[in-house]
Amino acid sequence: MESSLGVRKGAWTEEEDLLLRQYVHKYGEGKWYQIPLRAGLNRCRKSCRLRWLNYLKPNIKRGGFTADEVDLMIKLHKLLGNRWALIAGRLPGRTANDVKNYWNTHLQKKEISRNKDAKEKAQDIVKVKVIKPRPRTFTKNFTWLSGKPTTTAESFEPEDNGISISPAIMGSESRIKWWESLLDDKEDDERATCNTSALDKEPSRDLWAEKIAPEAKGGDTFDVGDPSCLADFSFDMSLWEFLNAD
DNA sequence: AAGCACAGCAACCGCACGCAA
DNA sequence: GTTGCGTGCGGTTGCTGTGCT
Repeated sequence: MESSLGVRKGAWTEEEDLLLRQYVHKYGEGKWYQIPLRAGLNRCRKSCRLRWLNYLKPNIKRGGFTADEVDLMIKLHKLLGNRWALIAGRLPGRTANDVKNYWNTHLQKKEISRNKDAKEKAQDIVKVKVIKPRPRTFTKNFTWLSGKPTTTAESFEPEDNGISISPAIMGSESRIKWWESLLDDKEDDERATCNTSALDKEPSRDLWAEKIAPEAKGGDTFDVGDPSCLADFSFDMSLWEFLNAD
């Protein structure tokens, strides 16, 4: 199986794995562009990188996901969306590809039906309560981030319900609770019914991910079993200052 | 036993980003 | 400011294994 350029494609052989391992052992990770030349691999560098990251890396955890991992994955997906690399970064030994595959095969259907139920529930609630729709996601061109003037559709204008609580002026305990609640399973239900909470003044998940992502890229991990790590994850004053700066 | 359908996973592809020149 | 290069990420594809008829 070779492409028109003579680069091999498809499944990796043990021999190729060995060459790649040897290369990384000798030269370390990165410098993928040198791999075909130095390692004597007839593979494109992207393919080499992927193979290493998803399969050959020594700390890769293989096998099924534990209940804890699945639980955390669902919560992180709620928070971060399809940022598989970020989610994987919080699941020690798991790769973005693993997480993505697992999500697509095991959890997506569940989530879809769950969302469907939630929507139906929400509609039922709407019959009783009037809930103002509000944007929950922001495009990549979100001008507020670049310091440019924003359009009303994109900006975090205070709601006209007269409540102007922002996380920046919330007590630290409230902030911690807020972020912890973001990871709470009940979040959607609560949001659907509690439209005057401070939650409403928060940036959307997508925006949060955009700003968290660079900080989380360092590959830092936290102990899944340690609740305090969630507080650490959520409580970052410098981030709040950034989010609330003009 | 053979054929088929489906699920799971590895790998590919295209795009976006960061950085240096 | 622009361009080119290297890298990382997410979406998608296609192969393989497994279960069912």
